[in-house]
Amino acid sequence: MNPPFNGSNLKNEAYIEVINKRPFTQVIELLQSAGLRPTRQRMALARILFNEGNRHVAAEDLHRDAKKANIRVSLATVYNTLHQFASAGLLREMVVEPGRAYFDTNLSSHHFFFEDTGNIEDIPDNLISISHLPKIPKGTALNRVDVVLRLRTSEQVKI
Amino acid sequence: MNPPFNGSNLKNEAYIEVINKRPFTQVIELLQSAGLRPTRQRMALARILFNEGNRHVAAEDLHRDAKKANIRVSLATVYNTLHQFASAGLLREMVVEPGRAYFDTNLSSHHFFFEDTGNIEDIPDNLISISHLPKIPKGTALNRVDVVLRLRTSEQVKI
DNA sequence: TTACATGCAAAGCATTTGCAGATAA
DNA sequence: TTATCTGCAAATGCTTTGCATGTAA
Repeated sequence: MNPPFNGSNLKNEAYIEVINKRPFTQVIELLQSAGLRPTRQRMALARILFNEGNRHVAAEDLHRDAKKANIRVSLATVYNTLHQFASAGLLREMVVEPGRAYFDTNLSSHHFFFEDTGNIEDIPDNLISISHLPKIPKGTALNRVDVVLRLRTSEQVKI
Repeated sequence: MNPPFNGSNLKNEAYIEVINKRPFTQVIELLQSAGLRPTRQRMALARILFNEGNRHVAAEDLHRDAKKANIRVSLATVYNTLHQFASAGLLREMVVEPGRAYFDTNLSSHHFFFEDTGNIEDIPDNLISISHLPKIPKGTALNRVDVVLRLRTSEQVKI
């Protein structure tokens, strides 16, 4: 199966360059199985997101990375794509700072948050365990548990 | 000790009305012990915040409540005040939704978040316990642990 | 061909800032 | 009196929207 874009179109050179790196069939399958049309932009963004380990990106970051890779996408499309990926379950939206949304390629929901730098780091699920949970209010179901360990550069040692 | 404002000033009627309800000396002491000058606006906002159990407010909410109580404060001052209270340790800033900051009068850091309504509810510290924590990265200290239990109206029962 | 995706610029919010005037100590 | 606080409006920064154009199926 060939990548579904017009390979002879000059405007597509950047996409060719990106998409010709393997694995690209996986990306197409990933999008298709999520019910998303594998457009050039989505494929390119998916490759940036999923091809090198876990990432935590704000829309701005991904947009910058795309530019760096010579991929022309508008910021609005990056936002749309991130939300589409998130509702398809490919990404998890996370909230650690007011005024900025991050998306995590790792679906685990536990994180270090470095307050000084704004950096985020995953905590593998097996490294954290909650032994007691409160009763879940009637009429609701637990969707997920987010744990954020907020860190400061040490000196002031607080609990 | 008298409330430190000009009681004969007509503009201050609303403040008088608010502040004359007890306890106001506590509010003054609270602010002073936090190193904050007990100005009329801060006293009025502190009373709204701390005089009736635990609250989770966005700046907009507090501003609205102040208006309802006939207190004239600008939204900018509400924002400033909330942040001042938070860095003084009187409030805790919390982030559950992108694009909006909440402040919690309860310093406990665990919450239910009702995804459908946006409501927030405290979880008493003793109802949740974390039995394993990962190693804290070198050069940093754990500032706090935030746990958010995200709830949906039940039907789709997920873990 | 047709429904869906994209790009751009404009609009929308929450939040912050700058500065002149007010106020607590 | 002086350092600090407040109010207003403008500025900022992130995110969403509307709509014409482009593209996948």
